[in-house]
Amino acid sequence: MPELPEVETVKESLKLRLAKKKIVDVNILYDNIIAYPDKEEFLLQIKNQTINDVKRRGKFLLFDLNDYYLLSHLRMEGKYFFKTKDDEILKHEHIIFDLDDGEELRYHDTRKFGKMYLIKKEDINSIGPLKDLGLEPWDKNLTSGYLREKYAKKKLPIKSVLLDQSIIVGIGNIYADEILFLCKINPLKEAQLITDKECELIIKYTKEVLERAIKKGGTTIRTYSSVDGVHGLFQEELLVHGKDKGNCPECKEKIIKNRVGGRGTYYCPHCQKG
DNA sequence: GTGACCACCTGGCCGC
DNA sequence: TGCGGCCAGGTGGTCA
Repeated sequence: MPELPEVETVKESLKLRLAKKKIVDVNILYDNIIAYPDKEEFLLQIKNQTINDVKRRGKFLLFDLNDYYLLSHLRMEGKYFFKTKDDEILKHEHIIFDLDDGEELRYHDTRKFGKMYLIKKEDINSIGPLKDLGLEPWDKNLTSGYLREKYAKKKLPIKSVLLDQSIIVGIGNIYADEILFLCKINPLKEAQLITDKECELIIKYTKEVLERAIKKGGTTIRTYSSVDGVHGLFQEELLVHGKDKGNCPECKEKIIKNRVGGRGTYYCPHCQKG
């Protein structure tokens, strides 16, 4: 499942192969992937736009076009592949970008959860999903004071609040479990009870975990792979997520699995008492 | 404003 | 073996 490190890996792969290529045409095989504007407007506006760069904001890929940003959220299982016109269109390939060099960039999404937005550059901070995003993990404004302010009055479990993209972007279910384990914070603890010291630990380990995951090419759980079909290696370093049949790497007590905010949550009840 | 719940989807897995 | 049901999970919408 793509979280920030996986999106970063995909971005780097796309960037190398897409720079300065022009989108000649787009074939939309499943309309619901296009979230904004409607299908007809999307097709009209994107034609003949050149891809100047590929960037990332939170878990969104940003294709920097001449007049627009094409935002792509991979959600659970979105992937991009480069193909040629002669390649058979697979069952789960839903959006096909025809490029001016004859290649095709195909968006593949088994569960059809992914979304795309085509937003005019001047509207990027007023229309679309980017306007509501919080700070990047490496933003200098991400301080314990910022988190304390955001967490104040929040009675939700800290695990749920870590997933809130309007506070810190890029943390998904896997990394939230890993971050909380390293911080020794119980995922069920109310966010408003998180101390300054714990906020500092959350910031420290969020950066550390995501940086390590980016270096490893992300985490491959079930079906995620990058543009080049490369599987992330960070799953080999996961400490608690998905380890409910194993023991805590520190105290050797059994890792337990719970549901927190509807999400499968793995933690060590012995180490994570705080 | 906040929080709980659901829909969106499909494939893998498990129990019967 | 085949079938039904549950689970995985990011996000947005709805409702209390």
